[in-house]
Amino acid sequence: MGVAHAQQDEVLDVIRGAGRPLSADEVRQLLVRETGIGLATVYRAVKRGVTNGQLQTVQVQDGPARYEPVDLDHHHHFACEECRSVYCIKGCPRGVDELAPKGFVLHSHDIVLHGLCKNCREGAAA
Amino acid sequence: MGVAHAQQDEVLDVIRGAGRPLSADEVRQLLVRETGIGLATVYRAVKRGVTNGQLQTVQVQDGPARYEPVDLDHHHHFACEECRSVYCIKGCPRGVDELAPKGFVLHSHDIVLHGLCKNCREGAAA
DNA sequence: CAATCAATGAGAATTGATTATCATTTCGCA
DNA sequence: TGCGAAATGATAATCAATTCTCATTGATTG
Repeated sequence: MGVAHAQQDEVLDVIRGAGRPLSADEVRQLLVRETGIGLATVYRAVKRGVTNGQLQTVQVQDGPARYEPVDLDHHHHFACEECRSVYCIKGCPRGVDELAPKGFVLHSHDIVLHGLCKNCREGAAA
Repeated sequence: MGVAHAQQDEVLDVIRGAGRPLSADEVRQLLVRETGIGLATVYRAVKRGVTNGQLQTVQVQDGPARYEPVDLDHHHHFACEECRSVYCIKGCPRGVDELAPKGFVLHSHDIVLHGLCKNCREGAAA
């Protein structure tokens, strides 16, 4: 079984284990200690993950793309304005899709909440 | 009455009149015929508009920032996957803000619908 | 062990969006 | 009418994200 070579698998594992979408750079930071992985390799790995149908991208406003596993239930995201982390949130309000204007074809919807995550709120404790 | 100088006003006017958020380049395209306006001037104008509290930015996934007047009712957006236009949509489902996880501080929320706008749906008519 | 080939890392290159620079033009107004 | 400040357009520069290049390394198989 491949060990050293399988940076690809390390990347998938860390994303699966994160419980929230990770950017390429976040992945690198989580792996660089043990593996010395380079950013280019992370980008190669997530691109393959998307191509292979294992990962999907999450775009929150500006900022880098984040990656999460595809096999999650329908959900949305919370973007912390302080630490820039993105979290998954469960649930979806009813009636979202009915907002689409007449004559438009709806393919999907995104909901993003903005604010402070628990850590940053506590840390900030003004 | 200022005529030649007031590119700033032209920019604000075209954004106010559009009924949907416009990117800097969209503004330029709408004005360049009559005024020969340059992209730099558009960026200067929208930046001033934001600073002066007349405009706000709308970020939809990737792509350039769009600008819309600040004095609109709370609303959300529809992003056409074909022509990349962004439209305003009225209404907001109840319960969105309740999705925020416990312990998180919620500041705002965005909803973006994705699909085909009326024009593109009709044009595509497969 | 040798040949081969995919995977890797470092950093250069690219891309799209935005901002800065600079010479020119226009305006406000004395 | 003439001057100084602000506006403008063209384009260079910047910036962040991502991709590409290329030399190297590790793995694999015979």
